[in-house]
Amino acid sequence: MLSPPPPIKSHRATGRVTLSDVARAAGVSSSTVSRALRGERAVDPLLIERVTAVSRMLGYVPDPAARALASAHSNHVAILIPLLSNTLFVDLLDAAQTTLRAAGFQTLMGVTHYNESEEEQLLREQLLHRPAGLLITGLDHNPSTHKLMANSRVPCVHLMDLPTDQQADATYCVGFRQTDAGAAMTRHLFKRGRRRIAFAAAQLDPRVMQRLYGWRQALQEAGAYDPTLEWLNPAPSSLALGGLMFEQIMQQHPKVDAIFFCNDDLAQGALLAALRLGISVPSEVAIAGFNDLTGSDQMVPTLTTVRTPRARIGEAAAQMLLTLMQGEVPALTHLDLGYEIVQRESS
Amino acid sequence: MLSPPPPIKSHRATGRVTLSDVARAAGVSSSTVSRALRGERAVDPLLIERVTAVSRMLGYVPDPAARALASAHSNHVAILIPLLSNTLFVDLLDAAQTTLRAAGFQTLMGVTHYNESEEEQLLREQLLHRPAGLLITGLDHNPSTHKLMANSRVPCVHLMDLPTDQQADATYCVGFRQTDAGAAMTRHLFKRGRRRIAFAAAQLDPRVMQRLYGWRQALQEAGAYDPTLEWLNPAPSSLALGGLMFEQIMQQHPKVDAIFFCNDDLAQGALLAALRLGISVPSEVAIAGFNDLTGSDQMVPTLTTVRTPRARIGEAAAQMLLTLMQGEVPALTHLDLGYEIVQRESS
DNA sequence: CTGAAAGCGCTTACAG
DNA sequence: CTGAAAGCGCTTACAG
Repeated sequence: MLSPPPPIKSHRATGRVTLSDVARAAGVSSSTVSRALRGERAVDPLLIERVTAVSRMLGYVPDPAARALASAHSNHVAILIPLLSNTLFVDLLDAAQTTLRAAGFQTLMGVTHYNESEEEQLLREQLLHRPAGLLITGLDHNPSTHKLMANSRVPCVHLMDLPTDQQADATYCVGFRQTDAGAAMTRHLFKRGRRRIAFAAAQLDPRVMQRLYGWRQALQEAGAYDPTLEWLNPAPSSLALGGLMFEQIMQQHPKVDAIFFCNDDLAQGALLAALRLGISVPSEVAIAGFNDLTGSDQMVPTLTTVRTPRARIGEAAAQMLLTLMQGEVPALTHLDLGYEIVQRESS
Repeated sequence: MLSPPPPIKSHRATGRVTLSDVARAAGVSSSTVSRALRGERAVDPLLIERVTAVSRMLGYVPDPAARALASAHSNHVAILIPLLSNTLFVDLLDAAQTTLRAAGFQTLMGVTHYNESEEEQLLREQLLHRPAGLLITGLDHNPSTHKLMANSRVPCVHLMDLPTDQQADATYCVGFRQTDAGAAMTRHLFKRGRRRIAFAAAQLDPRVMQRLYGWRQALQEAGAYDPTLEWLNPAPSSLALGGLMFEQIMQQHPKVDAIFFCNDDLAQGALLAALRLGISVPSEVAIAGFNDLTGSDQMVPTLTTVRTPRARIGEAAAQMLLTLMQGEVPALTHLDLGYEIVQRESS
């Protein structure tokens, strides 16, 4: 009794267990193994079982490169975020990445540094990997970026932002209304008796600007709008900058009775500067932040802020993308996850 | 005059400009284009020029999947870090990623959550993509992980840690001596007159434990070691936990005159708790941290800490990996980037 | 429902 | 130094 000669591997073989190894062992064709393993219907249930068992026994794992080459789709999902130095985006990334990995996708991260041409370049590089899907922060991109996305036909979900106009839009997005959130916090401060509410912002990205518009709108409605209370600084947001801005505002506008910072790191810096300067918060001036970042609940006094559901946004956006990548249509085009005013000691 | 018929594309063609498009247009074989574009020597310089020009004109970009399949090496670099919620590792990731991207590599991130079997599983998944290189945090991994790394023959650089024994080791790593850093801060506090120096730690990962050993060692040398001054908590590090630990230590060890926290977030939390409790720092008790994270220089009082060169570690490790991936041998096996005591107000 | 064959777009011995 | 050919490990019309 002669056993069949072992299959002769070419000298270029990588040593992996391949699809044809499984096919040979299961006594079917490679096509059938391929179809059975991908759960394509139109395969005999009994064969599916046999193939699955054999493939498991042999420890077969499909080669992503071969699959990508043959099918024109990788198991990569590209994600574009502005910065890694802002917890906000790291939370987004973390949640999205966890959800996608559970579904078998590898995350390809790109950091745009709030630079639209860097964003375009990154997208171009990522598109080479023929990602199965794309997650991108915000709705503002330059025209070539929009064109790239459209031409690639890669399913895409936008993070953090929702379109302002109510019209039906083919753009999928998960986020909340930044303008509303800005207005809501402003009204909240107003209701608690503050009348001269300054708005202090850094970075000045599109979402920060929307919060500014919300602040303006709320104050205009209340007849309390004063353009000299806008403090806009294009520098990156940081604790140190928040402290600096606080000092400047208190010097130049001693009658300000509240400051609404566009991000918690600025507000935390302001709180610490107040301690240093001996300015009492909230009795002399109220401080409010945005995002409810780490540490805001530990500050002295604890920081009043707007809690934003960034982890849930990351997860829900990944979920929506998974639906799109399966060729299905998500229930909603725009998913509004809202925000929450967190009233603490600083106001 | 008939122009040659346009090349008939099969119905499976993706519409990309391919290597053979370039070959045809340049009047050479695909092999030559492949070799010329990859800068393989043994190609006529004149041909290199022609091929490069044509490929640029046609906008040719190599397909990563095809390249990976044919060469058994992708342009991915896998990186394994414990957490995305600790700035430390995000800084590492950011720096490494930036350096690698500049050299044409895509970063494949994996988050292990300090879990050795999750780490192994992630590595297994990443290895499927046949990464050109691997960056991994720390030197402690379970045996199967070590085996996976060795068998894969993928060049690898370890981050943050250096081996304790001086013997020549084939393991490449970039970091600093955690034990030394722990001892140095302890001696620093001792020199400034502190005698009852507590060590408070969370997470208890291998690097934290090394700092603990450094603290022990320094106090033993000074004859001031007291095991009841060790406060170890396996929970994740956070501001809130730091505050809690501070409160407990001050209650149970009122004679403690300094607390050395294993991470700045704990120390920042302690500083804020001290403010709340009306305990004066540093006059009643000195506080020191580790890492010099964001905000430590803004605290009230500002935080004395150990500055660790994490961005430089990420960059240098990526650089070392690039060398290895080119088949060259780095100048050093172990790169020690040191640390720095930052004396501020809290001690 | 299944299989043989072609093809995805590269790289790489091999021969010259 | 260059080219023809085989091969990497899959998927997918096409035919049955």
